Amino acid sequence: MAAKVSKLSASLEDYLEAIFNLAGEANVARSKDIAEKLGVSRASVTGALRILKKKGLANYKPYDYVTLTEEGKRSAAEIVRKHNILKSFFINILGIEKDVAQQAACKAEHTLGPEVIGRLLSFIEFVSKNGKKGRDFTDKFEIFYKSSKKGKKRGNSV
Amino acid sequence: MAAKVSKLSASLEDYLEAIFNLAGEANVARSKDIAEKLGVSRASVTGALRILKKKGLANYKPYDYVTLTEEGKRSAAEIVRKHNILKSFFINILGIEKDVAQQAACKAEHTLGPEVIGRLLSFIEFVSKNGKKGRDFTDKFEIFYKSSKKGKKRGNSV
DNA sequence: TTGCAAAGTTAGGTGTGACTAACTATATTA
DNA sequence: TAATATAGTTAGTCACACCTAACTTTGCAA
Repeated sequence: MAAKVSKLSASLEDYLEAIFNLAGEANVARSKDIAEKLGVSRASVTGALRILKKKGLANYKPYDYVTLTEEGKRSAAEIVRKHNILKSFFINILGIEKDVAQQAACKAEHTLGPEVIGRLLSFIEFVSKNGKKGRDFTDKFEIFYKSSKKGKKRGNSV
Repeated sequence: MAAKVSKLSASLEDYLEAIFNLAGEANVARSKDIAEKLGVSRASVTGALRILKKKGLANYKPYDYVTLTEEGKRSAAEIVRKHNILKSFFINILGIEKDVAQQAACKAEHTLGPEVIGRLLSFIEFVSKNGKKGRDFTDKFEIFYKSSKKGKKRGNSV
């Protein structure tokens, strides 16, 4: 049986995701590019790569390009999937601006488990199929949101 | 002008929230209760209290009860508000089980900014006012979710 | 009032995740 | 092929958030 992936820290998930995306773009990931993408030092990247190698997620050799193992690809794809579901929810349902949604998804993707993500995905599908004209529902929400922002003097009850 | 609250780490937010909740129940927060509530050692609590005091959020004296400053209360209330909005969304819209929702809210509350939270609140209000019989919409989603879980052999497209 | 258990603190240690500065390896190109 | 810029690594440091173990302080009961 394949070894269960020991749970990754948020920052290791970020590294994995960055390598996955870089490999998708250029087919190789270099230490420097990872550092740039994540805004960390090259030294920090070296440290992360060693850990990912130890966990069997990345193929890493000093002074060589970085690739992901099959296990690493699976793991990264799962993170990317979470990211995209969240982003889609933020943008398409809540109507949040793209950049803000991107950033929010980056942070939230590390904290939400499969139950929430699964439901969220289903919810997006549900809404997109709901409403006679497709966008019906979300359009109505957008109007609702904008009008509620105008008349906001009452306290925030939850 | 009041000094802006320097951004708190997730764990400090947890401490603040715990003190706020304990103070609500018993009007005082003891180091031991905070430790129990958060599942950390009493020593860790002492450390956190010193930092919260330094930041002007908690009134802390060795061997005395803990209370929050006005600033601390405001800050804590904001965190609790986030928590409740998220929890409400998870439970009432996504139909997630209470305990899971509680846990998910605990983690996500530290990562989501005012834009997302504001929209989410508005969305909850929108849904609860939408649908002829109130629960209409969410009921339909629940049915949709359950039926989609049954027929799941296709890949997950996002 | 002393004496002991519970609550609280201090001291010291671990793991993670970042940094800078300085070193080494590689590749280009003159 | 030797010089040098670029990429990568190593070593050392710092901050955070936790821990355990051992010490104080406090309050209550005998």
